[in-house]
Amino acid sequence: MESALPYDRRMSARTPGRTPTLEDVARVAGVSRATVSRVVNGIRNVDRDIQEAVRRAIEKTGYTPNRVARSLVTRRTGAVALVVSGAGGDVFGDPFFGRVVSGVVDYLRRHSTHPLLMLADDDAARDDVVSHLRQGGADGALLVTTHPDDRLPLMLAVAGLPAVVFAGTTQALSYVDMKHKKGGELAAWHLLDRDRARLASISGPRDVPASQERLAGFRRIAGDDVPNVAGNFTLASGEEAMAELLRTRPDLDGVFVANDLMAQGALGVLQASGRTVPGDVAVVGFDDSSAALACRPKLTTIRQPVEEMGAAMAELLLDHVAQPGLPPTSRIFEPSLVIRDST
Amino acid sequence: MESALPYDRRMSARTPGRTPTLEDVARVAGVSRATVSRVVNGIRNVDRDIQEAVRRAIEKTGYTPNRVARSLVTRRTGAVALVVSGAGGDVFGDPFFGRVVSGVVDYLRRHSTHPLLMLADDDAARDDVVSHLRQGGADGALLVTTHPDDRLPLMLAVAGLPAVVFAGTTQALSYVDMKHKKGGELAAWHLLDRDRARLASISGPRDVPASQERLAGFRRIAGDDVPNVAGNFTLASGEEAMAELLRTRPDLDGVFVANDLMAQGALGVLQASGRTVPGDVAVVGFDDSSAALACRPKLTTIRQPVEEMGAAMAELLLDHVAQPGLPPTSRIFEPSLVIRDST
DNA sequence: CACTCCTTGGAGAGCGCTCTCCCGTACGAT
DNA sequence: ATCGTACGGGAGAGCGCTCTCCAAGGAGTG
Repeated sequence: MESALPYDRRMSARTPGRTPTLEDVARVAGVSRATVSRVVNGIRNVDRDIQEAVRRAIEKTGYTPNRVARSLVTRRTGAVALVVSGAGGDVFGDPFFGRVVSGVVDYLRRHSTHPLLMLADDDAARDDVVSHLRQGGADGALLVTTHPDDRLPLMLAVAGLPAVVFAGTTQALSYVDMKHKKGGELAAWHLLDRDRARLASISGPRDVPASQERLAGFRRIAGDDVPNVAGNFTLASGEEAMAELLRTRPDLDGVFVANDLMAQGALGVLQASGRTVPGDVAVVGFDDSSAALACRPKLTTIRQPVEEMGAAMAELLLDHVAQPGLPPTSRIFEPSLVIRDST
Repeated sequence: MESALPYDRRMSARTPGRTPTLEDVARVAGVSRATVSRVVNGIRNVDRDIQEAVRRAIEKTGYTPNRVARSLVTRRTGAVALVVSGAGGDVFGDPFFGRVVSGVVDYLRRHSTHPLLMLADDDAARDDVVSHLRQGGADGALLVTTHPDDRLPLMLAVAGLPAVVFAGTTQALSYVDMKHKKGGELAAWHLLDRDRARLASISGPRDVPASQERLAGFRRIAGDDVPNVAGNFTLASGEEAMAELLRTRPDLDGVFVANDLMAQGALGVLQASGRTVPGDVAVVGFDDSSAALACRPKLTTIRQPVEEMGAAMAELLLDHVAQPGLPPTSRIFEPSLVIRDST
């Protein structure tokens, strides 16, 4: 009794500075804490009149539920980590990444969940991600990376934390991906449709599986001997690759580039060399990013449904969060051809 | 006693599935919960030997502190809301926005804080932001918006929540901004330096203060009668504006464009009209975004130190979080001229 | 009328942590 | 020897919420 007194006094003091709690609402409404909680969460049957009284008390006290206290008992934070790595620190400038985020955010917000942005560009950062999740800072993780050798997915899988990967390379986690090979095939078919016979291609880095698949698909249709130069997905590398292709094969009339940014660079080099696009050379890009629209002529490209893929990641993750035992699954998307003015 | 038993049994059961708590570590180390907490948080002097024992116990149990439980008592989450609005849903594709995020994230991670990404594109979303903060879901908010009439800043100020605005228009909150007028002046001086005499400009929307200041600065140096066409910061609007300028003033030899994306569009139109850049017409952009580097020739531009500005926002916010009473302040940055190949 | 069943609301333990008290002990000063 | 003082460590209240019991009362059944 003696020790309980100070606390009780504080509770009933209605200090203006103190934020109201369930307790306060309960006192004002003349019911118990549990009943207020039921009303707030809309659970079980609560008498109409009492519901109304509670609602008034909430209004009167200006009560807002404390998310953290709730999390402590429900063991859910309503937040997921959105982990990005690669692209050398400039991830947020990447138009492709922006579309993923956009899809993720769009889905999450409809499920009252928010993404916690995290970078995982070095080992320390990767450890941070894992420990943040283990500490209950987020309910799960969405991983977006281009590097196939990133060990973070495995770390999360081992720790048994819910996670979904974009373009996954591990079987231990759920992932979303696209039929890259088919994308390459679409590009090849389209160029052949346009009566181009002397094809070439600019691929992404050799160690990125998606990039290799695009090339494989393209070659399956266009021919295994189609010349190819590898870039690294940057505009400048697209320029260099195009210059090299022109050197070895000056008569080419159609080129498939593994992403839009490199295609933009290639386009510039072609035009600078005096060639017209699509007149002399037709160009097909990949991604359908904002870069495709920034090109003149606007770029024909293979569209990745990136926003939908982002949303799918989020959906898979929330499934895993809700049902911890769920086995890893995957969702594979179809590419599509977007015809603009470069072919 | 009767009722305490089941719980105590559970506590000592060392259920493999249960995550270890402070209590577990304390028992293993043979000390009290408080002592373990002290060791974990590095507070006060704890005997070397006991520290070591606790550390071993932590190792042995695989203990990870529960962030949520800690938050409940410290009233800090270690997360801040990063709220973006405007740009019609395509915010994440904006290269400018990417740089802000980059600066923010970079600063926050060094202070073990993470940004919670939130969109505030309608009133419901704005209410969500406020209630999320009031519920203790984040310690404060960073607002990035281009719209001067956004009412979210005021809502946060009224609610007394810590917040910092990018390019603020309210005196109620701290903000970071840049000397836009000076940026316009730099552009004008540079064009005059390059012996351009028939200048013109493409500004941003009339209702964006920053845009108007850039124009005002440019005109202060280049002359009040310099022709100007307003765009809306998109590439397409830059093309249209340039076309219009060429119609009314075909002999122009220098143009200042209020952002790089519009400049990119303008550049294309100039070249398509048969003019050379910088030979016939010199072009100065604004922002120093990735678009400036995507231009051919590469764009001379007025650099905004956006990353630093983002970091400054984060710093100001953490100050406000740490010291709730702090009055609003501002941090104003200097623009700089980045000379490339378009002038 | 006694009995069971169902609905409604209260009591209170519990989530895992921090942090304020408070109590020993050791040590230097008086 | 006594006192003051600092320091190391424990006890336990408390953060605000959820949720499982449990009790009371009303309706339904034989």
